[in-house]
Amino acid sequence: MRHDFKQIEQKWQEKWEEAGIFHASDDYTKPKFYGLVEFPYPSGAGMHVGHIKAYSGLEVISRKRRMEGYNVLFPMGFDAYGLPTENYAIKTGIHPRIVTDNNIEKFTSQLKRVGFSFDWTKVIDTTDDKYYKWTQWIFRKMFNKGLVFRATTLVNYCPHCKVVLSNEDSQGGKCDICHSDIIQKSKDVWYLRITEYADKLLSGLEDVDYLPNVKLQQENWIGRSEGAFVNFALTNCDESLRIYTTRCDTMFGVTFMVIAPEHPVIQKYADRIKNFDELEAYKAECAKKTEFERTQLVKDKTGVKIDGIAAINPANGKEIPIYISDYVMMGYGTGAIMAVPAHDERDYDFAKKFGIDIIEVIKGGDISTEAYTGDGEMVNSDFLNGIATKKEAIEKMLAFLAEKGIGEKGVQYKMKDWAFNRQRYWGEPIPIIHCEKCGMVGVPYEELPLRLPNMENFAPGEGGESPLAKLDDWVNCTCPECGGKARRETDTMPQWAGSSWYFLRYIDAHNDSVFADPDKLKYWLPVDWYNGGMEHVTRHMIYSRFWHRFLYDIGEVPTAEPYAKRTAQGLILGPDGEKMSKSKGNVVDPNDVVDEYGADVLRVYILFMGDYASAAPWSDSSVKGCKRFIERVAGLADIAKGNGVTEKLESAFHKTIKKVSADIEDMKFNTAIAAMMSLINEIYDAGTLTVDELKTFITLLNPFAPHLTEEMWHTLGEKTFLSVEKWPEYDEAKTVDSVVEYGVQICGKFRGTISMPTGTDKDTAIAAVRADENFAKFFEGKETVKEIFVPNKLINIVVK
RNA sequence: GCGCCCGUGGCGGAAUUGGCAGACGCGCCGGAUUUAGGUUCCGGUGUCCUUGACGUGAAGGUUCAAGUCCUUUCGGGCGCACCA
Repeated sequence: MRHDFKQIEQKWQEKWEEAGIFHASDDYTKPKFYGLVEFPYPSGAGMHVGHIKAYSGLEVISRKRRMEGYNVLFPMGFDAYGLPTENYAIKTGIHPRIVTDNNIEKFTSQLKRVGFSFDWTKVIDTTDDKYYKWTQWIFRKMFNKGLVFRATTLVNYCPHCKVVLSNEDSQGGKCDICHSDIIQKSKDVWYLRITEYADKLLSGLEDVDYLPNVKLQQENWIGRSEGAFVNFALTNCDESLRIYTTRCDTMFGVTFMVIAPEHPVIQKYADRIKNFDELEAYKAECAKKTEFERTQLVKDKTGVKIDGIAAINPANGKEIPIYISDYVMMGYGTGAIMAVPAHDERDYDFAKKFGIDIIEVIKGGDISTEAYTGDGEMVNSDFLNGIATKKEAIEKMLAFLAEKGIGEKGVQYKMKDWAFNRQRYWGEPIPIIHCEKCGMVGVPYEELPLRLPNMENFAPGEGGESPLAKLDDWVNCTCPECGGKARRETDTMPQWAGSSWYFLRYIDAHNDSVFADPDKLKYWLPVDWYNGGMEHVTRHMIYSRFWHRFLYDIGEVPTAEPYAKRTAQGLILGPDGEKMSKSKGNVVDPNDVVDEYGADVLRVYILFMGDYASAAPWSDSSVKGCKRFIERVAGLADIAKGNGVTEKLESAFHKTIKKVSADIEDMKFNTAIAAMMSLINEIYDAGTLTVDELKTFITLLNPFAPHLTEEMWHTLGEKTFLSVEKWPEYDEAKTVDSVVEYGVQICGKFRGTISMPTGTDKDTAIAAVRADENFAKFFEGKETVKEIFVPNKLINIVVK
């Protein structure tokens, strides 16, 4: 049979769509499988082969699940709000709505050409007002629950151009446009109180099946640490200075304190500080640095000693100086630390530079050369002296602090609240109204969606404000509470909003009265298997788990966690081994591959090229190997006339079914395909094949190469769709060979093999080796020390 | 800096998790078919002074047995909050 892929691929894609065989059904009596892949951002460049790889894994699994009798939901959609589209629109003058529609159309046609079994009746677009109505609705629910707030934060600002700049546009502390010094300016922005969910997001990880490194990255991101809050009394003030520490056991080694330059205590006691101007100058200097620089320049510590206020070490009552330094961040803990130079590297560097005392309180290092951060016996620590474990010392100190009423256990998270806004056009309008009398008021639910108004000029404002601010008609409104004059919020939501709940909408994509029907949610949730890139493990995954958990807490979804299982695919690198990018010109367009080789070859190659989870470079010549394989499969039709089933081939079939079935579940698609290649080699060697065996073979291959196998199925006279036929079963007994080859080792060295029936016992096997003349020379005149026998694998005889 | 992952032929990668390293594919070499190129088919292909020895970034260690476990070391990659 000739493989005319151009004709058959399109034909079957149309027939599948016409018959709707990949549509999820509403039959809730069937077991369900919800497979989810990360929906793409429809950029103008179109898809590259990396997208195809990202979807191919669950594509194969979803197809296998259908063949196993599951009701499968495998949807696709578009995450279409965001900057690239907007910037392209500004550049070309084409409205982002039109750009988005064109890109979605392009992506859709590319996806369809590859033959993915998505349920196209459930496609979603985050920029569709029927969709973002519910994005805004969830935001409103959060606002009601107090999870939305506004706060002031520091941004890069150019005082000359009067514009807020991104980190990229303010490198080296200079404005990219006018080259004047950038300062850090306070700006009012929206936040979602995700930190309130830190513990739930952490504990939720215990109940899900994520890849270990996915879990770990999320744990690190949340960054829970257990420690203590301690209040240090200040001289000359009636207030104390609160710090957070994880090492209260080293309290006797505290010889100074450090606070962030922005710490409010400086302003508060300005009149008692003798060098206030000096402190202010230092603070201004720090403000020029970006957050990035502050965390990177760890080597050279800077700071200024506060003159006029000191602190008292509560452990020993000694007076200690307070410094301001930018190595302490206002955003973590309390913005103030107790410094233990002997046992903390940063404090050590600072103490050395400023000539501050370094007191050893844990034995084990040499504090004259460096800080010692290991464990050891406590010294110079009064009631802690002699204690050898950190845990015990911490407990004793906590008890001491509790007794004095100046400290207690505490928990801190690295995760901060989620800055939730953009001063940009192409995003969901934030449904909040500012009323002079009532303050911030949510747009009423019945007025949602709050539609993004159409604009001719949607470039961002000069002062960094949203372009929506220019629309007076839209901005000016009445307050829903008091009916008075009010103004609409003009910020839009960030890129991550729409993708934080999209997996819920797929379940009931066209519902106008609720975001999804509760019965449907109950049946389909949780997502059984979510596959995507490692780059989304922290942001998107954390954000969407947070939204979902919130919806669970208010009774809107039936499960605490959205995703039962999470895996990740590796990148496809360019043929040069570099990450694919337009600028390097090494991007492979799936359309080109489909044109030349067909979708089946593209699919098989992408899954065969290497370990699914690892990065692998594209190779044009390796694609040809998969083309040969597909053509050899087509050629099977010509030899599948024999009726002589050989026992060896039968066994090979059962082994292959077993391996392919197991490998697909482990996402080891490369070895699954390799097993089918081996089988086809055996078939060609045998030169014979029954029609039933051919049917089994093409059924196994169908999830990988659905078009050719569907065509062959029908050529064999079948009228059904192979794509929803029954997945092959294997007979375990027939996967076991009757005779196995044992490896024979003498003294741990391989000396040959010996064939014996499967299941031979140790004594028989060892006797057989001893009787074999090939091994006799190794035993001559030697004494046996040990005999090792691994059933059906090897025999090792140690002699001396 | 902190955290995590990975180093196997000329190349992509296998190795039932401690049991015959290099499956499968690419590339290459030889042969057949072809007017020729391409295609297809058959055979070969880790290294070496080829009875045999050596080989999984390097060096040690544990073990009857190490790519796999432990220690040290070198090299590469990824993540670390308002760019998709």
